[in-house]
Amino acid sequence: MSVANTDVTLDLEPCGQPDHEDCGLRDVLDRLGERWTVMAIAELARGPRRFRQLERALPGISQRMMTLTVRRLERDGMVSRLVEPTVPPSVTYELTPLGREFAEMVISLVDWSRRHKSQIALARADFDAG
Amino acid sequence: MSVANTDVTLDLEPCGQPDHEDCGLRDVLDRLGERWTVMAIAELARGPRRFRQLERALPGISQRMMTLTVRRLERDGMVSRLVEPTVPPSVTYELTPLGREFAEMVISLVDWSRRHKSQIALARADFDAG
DNA sequence: CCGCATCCGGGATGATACTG
DNA sequence: CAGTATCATCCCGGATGCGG
Repeated sequence: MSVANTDVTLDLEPCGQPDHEDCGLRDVLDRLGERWTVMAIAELARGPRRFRQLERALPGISQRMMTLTVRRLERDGMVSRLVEPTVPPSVTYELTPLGREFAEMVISLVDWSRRHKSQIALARADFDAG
Repeated sequence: MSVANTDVTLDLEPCGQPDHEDCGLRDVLDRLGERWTVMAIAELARGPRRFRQLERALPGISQRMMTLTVRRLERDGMVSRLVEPTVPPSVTYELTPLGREFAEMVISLVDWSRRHKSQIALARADFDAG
């Protein structure tokens, strides 16, 4: 099990098959690949947000992608959607308990990335030069 | 800009908004979106790996993507590449200290995803039904 | 064993217009 | 305000072949 020279070990074969990639893991990890999901979660972690509010927090996002992003998170049980039938309509999004768990780790990544982005940029410049 | 499809350089459009400090953030987060990066990091976290070894650990990956994945990680300073000029050649990849920091969080996410994938699958079925 | 190049399809994303 | 619908685009990544 602990074969690594680093102490961080992880058993990637939960299903017993050598095919550990296809245990439904990708379905979850793929969310991270979507352009706006991570930032949306980070924003929602700060509190409930209305549609427009979220949109403004993600500069550059289109209405279409805003809808798709929150919809997919809702589908995964990460976000709850509260509709108030006023005029004009008001829809509020909020992290579920599951979403908050996920958000914790996502935020760790975002914070770490923010702290190291210059170091990484430097490494890239180095690589491209050499 | 770059033409070769094996060119690791992926220059994204610079964020047009001066007040938005998360511009360079995407460059880091985008790694998570790449199909094999997360799993490759998880595997490398268990110890140094040779090219072929890594390839076998990621069922379904093509040689091309294996090369691109490790190259981009190397460019970011996450992975070091050691070439031994034997015949046939032997190339070993290993996480750098920076890469190990990143790996810790990535592994948390992978691990969490594995533990919650059925709950998420259930939420999806619910959503799709109702 | 390791890696680069070319061709190419599909899915994610963007732009735009329209609705309740 | 909070979406939907449609069309256009981009680029990741797969297949395949070659080279050191």
